[in-house]
Amino acid sequence: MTLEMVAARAGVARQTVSNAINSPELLRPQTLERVRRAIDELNYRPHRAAQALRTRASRLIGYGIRPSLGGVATPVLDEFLHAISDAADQAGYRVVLFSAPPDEELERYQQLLDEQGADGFVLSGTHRGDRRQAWLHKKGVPFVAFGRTWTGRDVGDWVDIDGAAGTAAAVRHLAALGHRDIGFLGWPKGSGAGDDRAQGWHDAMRDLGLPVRNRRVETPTDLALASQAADRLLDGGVTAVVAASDALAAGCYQALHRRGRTPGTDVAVVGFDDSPVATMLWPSLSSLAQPIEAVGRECMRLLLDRLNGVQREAEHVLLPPELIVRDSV
Amino acid sequence: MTLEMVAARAGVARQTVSNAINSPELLRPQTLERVRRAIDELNYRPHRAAQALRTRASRLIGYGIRPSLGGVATPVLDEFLHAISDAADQAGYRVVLFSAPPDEELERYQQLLDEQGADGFVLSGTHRGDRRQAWLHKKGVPFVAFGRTWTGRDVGDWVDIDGAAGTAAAVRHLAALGHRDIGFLGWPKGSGAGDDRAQGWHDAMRDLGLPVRNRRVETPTDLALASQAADRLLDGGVTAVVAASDALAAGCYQALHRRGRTPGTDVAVVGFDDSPVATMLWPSLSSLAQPIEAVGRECMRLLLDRLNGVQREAEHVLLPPELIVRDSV
DNA sequence: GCTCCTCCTTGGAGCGATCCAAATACTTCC
DNA sequence: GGAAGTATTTGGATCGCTCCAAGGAGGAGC
Repeated sequence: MTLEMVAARAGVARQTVSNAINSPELLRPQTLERVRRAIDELNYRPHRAAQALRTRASRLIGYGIRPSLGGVATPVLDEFLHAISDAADQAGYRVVLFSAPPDEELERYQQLLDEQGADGFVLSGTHRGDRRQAWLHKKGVPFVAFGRTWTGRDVGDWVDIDGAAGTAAAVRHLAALGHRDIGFLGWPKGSGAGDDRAQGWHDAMRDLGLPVRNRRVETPTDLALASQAADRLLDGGVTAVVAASDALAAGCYQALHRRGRTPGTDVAVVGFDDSPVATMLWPSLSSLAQPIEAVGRECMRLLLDRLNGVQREAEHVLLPPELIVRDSV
Repeated sequence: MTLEMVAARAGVARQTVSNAINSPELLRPQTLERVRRAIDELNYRPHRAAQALRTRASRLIGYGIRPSLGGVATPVLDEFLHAISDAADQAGYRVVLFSAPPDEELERYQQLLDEQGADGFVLSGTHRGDRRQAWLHKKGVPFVAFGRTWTGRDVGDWVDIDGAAGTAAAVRHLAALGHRDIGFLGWPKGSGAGDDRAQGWHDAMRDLGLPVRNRRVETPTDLALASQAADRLLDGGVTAVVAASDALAAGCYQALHRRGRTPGTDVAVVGFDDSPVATMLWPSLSSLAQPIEAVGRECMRLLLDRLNGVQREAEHVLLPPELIVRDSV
């Protein structure tokens, strides 16, 4: 099924059919109608590769995925992929996945560009020392990141969750319930998102005149270690804990269970991500839900601008997470 | 960067460069070496769209994703996507995502085929009444499914987890520990995977001469409902529960907690999927881990056969899950 | 009726690769 | 040394689409 065949059927030239699809305003209404009917009858769709070859645009958006690191690392990735894929589809684009192992990440991006396998990229999991943004920017490749530029010069568009606003909201909520001794269970310093979430807790505590000293502990995302870290907070006598993730909150649950205390009743706990785990824990975990759908939509909006050659300053979108209150507070 | 430019640099004809890439055995060693050097120096990569146009093969594999239904529905999808994407990359293919809302699912597959946007498909989440396999088979489109053909004539290749083997293993493990009263917490009849898992429990119980009557309850994946369903099992006096998913197992945990009993100590519980939740629950949940990496590899192996035009009978691969024993038994 | 102008429609060229068949280079053997 | 045969290399055509510039139809104005 080609343009030529549609043209024959409609009794017009090849180019006229092309115009009917790409610049319908050029055609006389009755011609347009005739061509459209032929397209419908034959169920014609342009050949993507031919379009791509001629227009030098694949209408594909690259999304580099790192090898799975045990699964826990990316609890929200799934939903995010859904969101950008949906949004891309509506704009006539599609998302193409490619493997990007950390050690040869940029080479893989380069490869996709060389073979014109993608017109732009969506990055996720941006981190300190991430070279992708600067690299893509320098090459003038359209891209958008889910996650801020944590280091170096801030280049390109990004969309991110306002982690600080989230943990601050959690602190205020807990303070309103009478808690004064609120600890923070976070990741080791140096991770962008983690530091951001810690900052929100810290600032909100300060604002409320609550003590922060010795009330912040750090741990990697390992349940046993997280649980031990939570122990240190509990030993310090906190009555509430804000965690940097639901996984860490689960570690806190374990620490409480071990000492025969009940989350929610004895010590309040708030997680982050509102992952499926939150409802499955007992008692159900209050958590900060990330508006992933909205993040995906915003990402595509910004990226489409760039793909369409819109010239504008870099735009940054910061979306607040929503505190979902459950039985743990 | 085109073939022509590489050819100019190497001092040969366009076609010779093409042969160097696609049929190196045709070239004289020294010519091959010269061309290869030119390719390296210029960092040349073939233009995908041009290749696709000429060879009528996009080297893209379609993966239709349904709108996210709240996230819980697909705990393993993430890992699976990683797996097939990695395997595809190694074979020179890439995975392209497209939205396939249930009501116009086949139209979207058709669209991708019409525009030659994919050479084959990977299906997941096959279910009773799934029309995709028969439809693709009839059209002669290469595809492979993660999940059996649950209804109708069994067509095409598939890879699946042997759910029955998994639950049977769980039952045998529990029986070996002395449990005789083992309940099954499953989904409503009619879901392929759910019935399969129930069957494994049922058959193993029979084999061991253990009672099954009134020891199987059904519930949708909703924590409150699952918890009530678990109550009915516990009221019946079971000493162990095998659940069709970790989410249902979590419901069982809640039922136990509510009546002041401890999972593992008072009643043994085994989940299914070995999702991140399993380690986060307290006590940690024993579960049946799906070898998703292997599923992905096998899927790609079968699909690549079809893409390469290998003629053979439909192949079915059934991989056993592995029982991960934790504190809940 | 004719010119001029605008609005639509059309054929030719080319995007970058591979298929194909023909041309050339190199061996082998007498 | 030359014919015959095989091994390499080459140029032309083509995939389906869009760019471009030129061609034709139709209407306004004199």
